[in-house]
Amino acid sequence: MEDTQMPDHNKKILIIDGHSILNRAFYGLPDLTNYEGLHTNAVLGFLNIIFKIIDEEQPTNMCVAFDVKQPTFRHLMYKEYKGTRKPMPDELREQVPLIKEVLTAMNITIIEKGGYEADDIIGTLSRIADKDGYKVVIVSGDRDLLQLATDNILVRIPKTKAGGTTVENYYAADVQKLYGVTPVQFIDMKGLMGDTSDNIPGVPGIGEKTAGKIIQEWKSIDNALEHIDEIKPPKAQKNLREFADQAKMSRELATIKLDCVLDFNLDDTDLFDMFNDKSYNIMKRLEFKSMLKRFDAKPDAQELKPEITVINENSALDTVRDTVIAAGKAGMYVISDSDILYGIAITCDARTVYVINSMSGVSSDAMSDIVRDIKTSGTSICIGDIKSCLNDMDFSECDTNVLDVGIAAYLLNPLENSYNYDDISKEYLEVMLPSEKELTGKEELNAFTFISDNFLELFAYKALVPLLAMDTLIEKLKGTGMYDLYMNVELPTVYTLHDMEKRGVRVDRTALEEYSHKLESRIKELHDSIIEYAGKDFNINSPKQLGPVLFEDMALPGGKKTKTGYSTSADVLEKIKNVHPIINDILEYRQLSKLNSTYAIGLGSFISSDGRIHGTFNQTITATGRISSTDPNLQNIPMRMELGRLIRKAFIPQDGFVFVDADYSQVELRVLAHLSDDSVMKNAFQNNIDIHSTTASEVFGVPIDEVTPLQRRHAKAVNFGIVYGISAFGLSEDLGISRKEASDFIEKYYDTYKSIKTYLDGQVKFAKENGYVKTMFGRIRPIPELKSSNFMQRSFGERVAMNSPIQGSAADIIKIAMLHVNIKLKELGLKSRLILQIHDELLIETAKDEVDTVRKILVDEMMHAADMTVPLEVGVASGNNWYEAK
DNA sequence: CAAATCACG
DNA sequence: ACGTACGTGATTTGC
Repeated sequence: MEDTQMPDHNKKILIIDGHSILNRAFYGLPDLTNYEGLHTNAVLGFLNIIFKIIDEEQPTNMCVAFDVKQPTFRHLMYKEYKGTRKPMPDELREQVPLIKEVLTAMNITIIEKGGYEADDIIGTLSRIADKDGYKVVIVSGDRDLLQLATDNILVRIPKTKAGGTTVENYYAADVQKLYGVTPVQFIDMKGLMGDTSDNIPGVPGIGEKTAGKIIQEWKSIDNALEHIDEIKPPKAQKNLREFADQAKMSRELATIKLDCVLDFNLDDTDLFDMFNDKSYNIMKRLEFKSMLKRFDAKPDAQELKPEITVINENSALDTVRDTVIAAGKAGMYVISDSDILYGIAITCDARTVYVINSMSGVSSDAMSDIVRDIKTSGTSICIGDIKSCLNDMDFSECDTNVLDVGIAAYLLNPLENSYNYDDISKEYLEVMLPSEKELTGKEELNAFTFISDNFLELFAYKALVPLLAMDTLIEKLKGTGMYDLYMNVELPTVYTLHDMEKRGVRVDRTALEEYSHKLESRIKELHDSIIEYAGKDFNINSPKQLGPVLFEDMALPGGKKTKTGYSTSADVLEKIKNVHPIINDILEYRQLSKLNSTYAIGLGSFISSDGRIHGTFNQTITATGRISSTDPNLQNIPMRMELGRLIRKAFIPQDGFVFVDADYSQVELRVLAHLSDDSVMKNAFQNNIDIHSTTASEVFGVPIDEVTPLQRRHAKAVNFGIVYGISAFGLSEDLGISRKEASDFIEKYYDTYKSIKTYLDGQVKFAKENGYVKTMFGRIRPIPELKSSNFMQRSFGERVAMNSPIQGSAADIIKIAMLHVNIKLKELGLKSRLILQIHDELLIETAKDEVDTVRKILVDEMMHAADMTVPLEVGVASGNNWYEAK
């Protein structure tokens, strides 16, 4: 091999026109926002474009030029320069610093200099690089830059077309081919034709066509002026003569400078280490999932990757147990899928992870024994997700040394999407680890794959990360005042939820099927009727097809609403249901389709071989501390409409049992009364007076026994509104009244409940100062939206600040009640078990001889779950199915 | 994979 | 002047 250094001929620089590409990206992509409400579409589009070009060009160097908000020589020459340009929309403006942040993190040079436009910087730089032997590629959305093309300098113009991005490429010859002029003559052409977007005047009456012809023939404006008498057509000749100075000035305005004084070195634009922690974190924050794929090389993973010792014999277990107990703290992961237990990964220091293989010489008894020994030794066992391993491990709410990392991280920031080992590692260990998907891809866990390197590495992280992160998490929980909440509420709740999942709820498959058949025959009738009214066949389930049918073909009123088309949502249709009978049919059709697909058919598919549905309760999903329910969602079984409510007849207790159902009455308003210490509202609850009637009486100034049903309905809506963080608009929409009336209601409401107003204002103020709000039990909800520059986002943040302490405290209360009830049932050795929690309601499958005891436990524990200045009222009912028990 | 719709609290 | 109620999850369309 020759010992000569590579000459610079092999260097290639990519010069990006920052604002122009950002602008293209902004208008090319639909609006996107991340969880903070930050608009991100332009940044994402920008990155997509430049990565596409980087992939194609493989440049060695790169930089991005931006304009600076400062007049340039062009403004001095011609004060109307760029005068007609519209200001950037706010959604785009806020993305300018964002893209700069991303580029900086990726070590990509940003060039901006007062007095120069990006074009001039690009022009100058392209010439310097060219002279230094670089290949040069300029990327811009702006055709003005075509004047910079030469045989060595390529100008690329990306276009966003129907999904994909295509790029037009121009060397000097391509410019010539397209416009019939050289890149330099292109400037003269622009001098003649002007440019509306930059407000360059040019010569009146001369457009692209004429300008092209003149320059093709005469090569330049100066030369054309010398032969002014020969210019054709006559109109152009006359105008050019008259506006000769303006043409010359326009040419100068349009000329990109090639001799700016730039105080930087080409070597500064070397591309290196674009994919690092910092850029990864920003991309993650912006929620650019597709970008994260580019961060495959994770240098840090090596640092944390421990030795993995696979244990295949019982005899080796003693050492493992002794080592772990001596350390006093362990990280553990149970390796299993729904049916099979493969083993466990366990570690007590960052150097070694033991993977105990229960598919080999290790007996499952021996494995259970060492876990039990470790547990009873008092060793802290740190686990990523305790609930997921409870089918194989007999931990209980009494084992206070078994700790859950996911739940700790959720309490510290409930807004994250997931609390997997890689999330925890990034956030609390500041180490980037490959995700589960990256490690094992599509490979499934089975007896063979489970001891493959990739799976072993995965298990190692799943055991190790909890061990390493737990101390930090506990410290932070203490620091934020949430340690008690964690230990006394969240951790025991894990076991309660697992108990409910394991028990499941019995559902009568035949009843669901019969119900479905009834629905289907009515759905068919409605379908035919709707098609007949419409006069043509179409898919009623498609709002995109339904909209035009209703508002164009049938010309019904109330059309147009969104950018994508007509809204056909129930509240829109509700308003025009008297105009045409098709509307009622559609509403009924929708209702029945929903009941059938989501409930009758949907639920049926979840019934297990034991005749019961074992859904999943999630403890780390909601922003407020509520539980959520999935696969299926058992917290949204129909209730409000009689027809839907009938589904509840299919939810039945096992033989010899009945259902006992208990729910709180207006917990959220009671919580509000307590938190705000409002004497008027507290008084109503203390004296057990109907709260909505009280509100109506106060707000409308009538005696409580003269409140009309309408007044009560309005008052009820206002009470709800208050809990949601009221707005006059929202209330007026809900009640179908004017905004003025709605805001009058609100004003009178605050007049009545003065302390509530004070309290809510106080929450918003607290949130603005601290960035979060707290529940009665110290649970935190961060509100990043309050820092947004966007009015709408900020208003949302304010509503959240008002709502979260209320919804969250209510969630805390029922969680406490729920776990007390569950523990009591077990303590008393009852056969009855908790099976569902629906936010303010608990359902217990109750042995017939335990009904009285269970009713008492429910009422007792629910009423006394929290110490408040207003009583908590609980309603109880029982029955042979869920329909009867409500 | 996102948007629209609608079920619940 | 802005454009909205708070918190969830499942299904269906259609790009």
